[in-house]
Amino acid sequence: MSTSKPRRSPKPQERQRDPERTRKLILDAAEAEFAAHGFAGARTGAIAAQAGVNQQLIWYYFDGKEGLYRAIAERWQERENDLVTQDLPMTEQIRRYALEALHNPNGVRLLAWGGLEYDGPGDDLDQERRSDRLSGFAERLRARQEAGDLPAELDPACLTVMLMAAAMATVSLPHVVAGVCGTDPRDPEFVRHYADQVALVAGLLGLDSP
Amino acid sequence: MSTSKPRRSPKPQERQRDPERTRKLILDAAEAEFAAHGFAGARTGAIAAQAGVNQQLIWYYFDGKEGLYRAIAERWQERENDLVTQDLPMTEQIRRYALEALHNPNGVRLLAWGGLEYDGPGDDLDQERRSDRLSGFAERLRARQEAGDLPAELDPACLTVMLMAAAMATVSLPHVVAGVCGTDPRDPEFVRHYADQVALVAGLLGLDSP
DNA sequence: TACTGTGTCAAGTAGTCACTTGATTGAGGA
DNA sequence: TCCTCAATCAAGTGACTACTTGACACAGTA
Repeated sequence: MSTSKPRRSPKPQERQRDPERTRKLILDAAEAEFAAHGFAGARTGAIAAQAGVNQQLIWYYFDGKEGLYRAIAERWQERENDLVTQDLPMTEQIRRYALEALHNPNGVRLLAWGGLEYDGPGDDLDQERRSDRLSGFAERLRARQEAGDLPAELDPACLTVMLMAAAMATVSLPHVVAGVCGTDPRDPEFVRHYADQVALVAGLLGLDSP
Repeated sequence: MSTSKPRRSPKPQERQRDPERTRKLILDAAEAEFAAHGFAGARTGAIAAQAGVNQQLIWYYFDGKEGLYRAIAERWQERENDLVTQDLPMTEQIRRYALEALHNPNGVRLLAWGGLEYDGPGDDLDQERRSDRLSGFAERLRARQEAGDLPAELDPACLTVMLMAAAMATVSLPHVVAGVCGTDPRDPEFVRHYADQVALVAGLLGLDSP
């Protein structure tokens, strides 16, 4: 017989083993998939295929779809954190937030999906941390208000929410942008224009005085 | 024989036939389901159960899940239309928009889902009609701008988008609202407060001069 | 009374999903 | 050289999904 030696078939698959690399491949693919379709719409098969790894590794490393979602939420948190805590003029901070549509659209979309999938307090894993970060912004608004730079009737917390929602609009309401502005909401030139406009509005409200 | 009359077994199922009523039952249930979970997350089984009718009727009346989605999108259009075309002061119009979070949260959520599920022009069935309606708002802004009531550097179309995004925030970013404002984003009292604040901001920008 | 078409239903069907099982590979230590 | 264990894979599995099939009930009409 020609099969004298069992000849452990040299199966060409199975990449060079590297847990860190594999984790990162999965995380990157998951971020794109969840950002594109939300939690319910995302497919673990698509994530594995995009990452070029076996589906099972999603369970091995992240304990399933939900664990994976939590993991990318944490990763985005860190980035958002850097963004908001930088010591910049407030109008500049808001412009940067609007420009995330260019630099990190996945993160912005994740935040928007989170809003629609949100189901009462306790449902949002990172709500506490987010409130910490953004309350900082609201605090700065309040200080400016007491200094007389901002109208006294304004509620700093509400204004924070409004500015944030407005800054995200090129990502969260692209269909409206396309209809009203008549441009491709992902066009970098338009996004920069829009970011300028958001900063301008913030300035008009009194956020950029010395 | 005792069975002289075939006595057409009175199967207790099968409601009184009423196509109009059935259509409406399905539409109402579908609106709630799509608003709650988006298109991908909505389940036709859940819609049928909620409407108390057989799943098959969704195909009979609306030609499937997608046709049903189109049908409710049209229904919401009409309402949004009424809302924007009313001849009211612009700040009041914006307040009303923000108050839709109370009166028609499903419609607002549908709009938000539409943004995230949007995939380039041509994908949004109602984009044309929406742009017609909202461009009217932008036009009024432009007129006000030419009258000198609004800063010249502002782009009316962008401002329209910003105000709309801000007005929707209690529905589209409830997790952020909860974190920053520390309140239940669905609390009617808070929503009214928030609507006042959005109108106030619009006023500060110059939208409410005579 | 018989016929016809519309509205309704129960019971499929094929496909997809998240997740599981069990085996295989390689690296490092005994 | 053999053993162990972490990393990887292929091939399921049962649950669920949108959609289909085929039959039946009722109302109107002839």
